[in-house]
Amino acid sequence: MTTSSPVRTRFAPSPTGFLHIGGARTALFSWAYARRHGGTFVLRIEDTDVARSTPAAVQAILDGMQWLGLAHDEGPFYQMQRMERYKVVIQQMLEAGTAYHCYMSKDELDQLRAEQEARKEKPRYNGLWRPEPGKVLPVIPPSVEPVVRFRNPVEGSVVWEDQVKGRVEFANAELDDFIIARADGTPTYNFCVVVDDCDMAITHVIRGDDHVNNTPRQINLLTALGAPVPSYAHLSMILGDDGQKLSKRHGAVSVMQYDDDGYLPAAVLNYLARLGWSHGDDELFSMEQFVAWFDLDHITASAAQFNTEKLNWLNAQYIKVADNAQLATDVHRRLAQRGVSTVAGPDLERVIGLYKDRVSNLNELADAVHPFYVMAHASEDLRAQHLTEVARAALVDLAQVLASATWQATDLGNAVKETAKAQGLKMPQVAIPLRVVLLGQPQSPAIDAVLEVFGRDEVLRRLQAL
RNA sequence: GGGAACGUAGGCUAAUUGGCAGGCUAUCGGUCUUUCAAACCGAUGGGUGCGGGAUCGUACCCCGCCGUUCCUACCA
Repeated sequence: MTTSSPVRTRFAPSPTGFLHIGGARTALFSWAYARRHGGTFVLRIEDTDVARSTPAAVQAILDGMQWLGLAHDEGPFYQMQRMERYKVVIQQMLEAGTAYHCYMSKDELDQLRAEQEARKEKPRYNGLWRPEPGKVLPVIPPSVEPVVRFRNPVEGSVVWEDQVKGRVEFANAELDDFIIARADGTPTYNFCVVVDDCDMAITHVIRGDDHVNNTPRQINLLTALGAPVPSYAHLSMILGDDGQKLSKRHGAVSVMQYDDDGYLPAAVLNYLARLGWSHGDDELFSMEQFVAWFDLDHITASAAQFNTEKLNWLNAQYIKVADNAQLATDVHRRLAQRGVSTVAGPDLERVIGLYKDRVSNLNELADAVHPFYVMAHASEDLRAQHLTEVARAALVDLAQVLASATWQATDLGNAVKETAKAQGLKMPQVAIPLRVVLLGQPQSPAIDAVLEVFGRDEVLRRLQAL
């Protein structure tokens, strides 16, 4: 591809499940590369596997992309809607002699493979129906619908400069004449990818490591079609937290699960950006900064293990600086799911302000805020430990002082301090029982701030229920 | 079996490309505080998968092993 062509990248998931973390990173890198170069990001749904593709999975992928904020410029294109185009190209290839009909049945093919494996050979199509000058092809069997095979070069090798892995070379002898159209006429993956990448003028193919082995086939196909070969960047895989590979059975979860788990999309994106790519020692950066910095040169070739601990830290950093009103919208939703209403209680944004730099996800934030809206009940253990006779007496005194105190943090703090002093107690000896009564737990942000946000009525009400 | 890749502290990674192995996270400790966090400061942890080779000198080049992954479908 000439360097002067405008950059066009694509994300091409197959809709057989949700958008998981590996797909999300591939999408992020493709998106960022297009943005970085003022190019175009195309979304393409590879749904030619009719048996496994579902509309629900398409929707799940679109939802995931939307949650992450990775907007496509073109598409989504659906391969199933491009069947006519594929058939035209297959016909052209048959006429040009770069593809041919193969009448070997599935059973015969299976048998061939079994024999090859028994001889410890690489299982591959033997070229029985491949036309050669002077070769007499077998008689066409009456009951077999043919597949169409690509006439792959038999000599030489395919070489490309992978943007992540460097020079990769495959001998054509390792490749066989793969099927580009099934017996029922539907085209297969490698063929559709090539036609689409060509038609959509994709300049940079950024995708998972698992496609490295498809690349020489696709390059040969592109060459046979006389199409330009795009630049390839193959991203290594993401392993689970335990170092095991991710699979549907093990660790692979939808990106939407991160929403449920209280992660901000910005934090997830920042984390993914840093998983396999680096910009010196920079860890915390905005998407604007990422786009300005992103390049293919600094992508790591090795597989990366997902680390939830670091994601938690990043998420905490993002929550800390997030807008209170935005956090309130989210926390409100989470509380509503628990059947908790915030209308009667203190201002949610102010309560969030007390906790946003103390939590690492939005569920923790909702947990922290929860007792401000629902009367908290400390466990018997906590009550026994903190609400001693002495402490109760102090709290009764405090309630009297608070009934007429100026409702302002420093004054409230002084009120607690002086009550303690009058009882011959240290401040924590009053402040901690007070926390247990107000919030049901012995730890909280500064007690004066908690009192101020709660408001006089609610504080006195809860002290009354002591 | 054949082919293609990948191995830097528990995890993510950096190293001006052959010249002092650095950062983040986690863990531990300290400071601050009104409790718990957060924040800040400090510490533990690697000699770069293992073994050879070339070089004055290698994380980086070469060879061999080991380990992990991917492909070897009428899946994508």
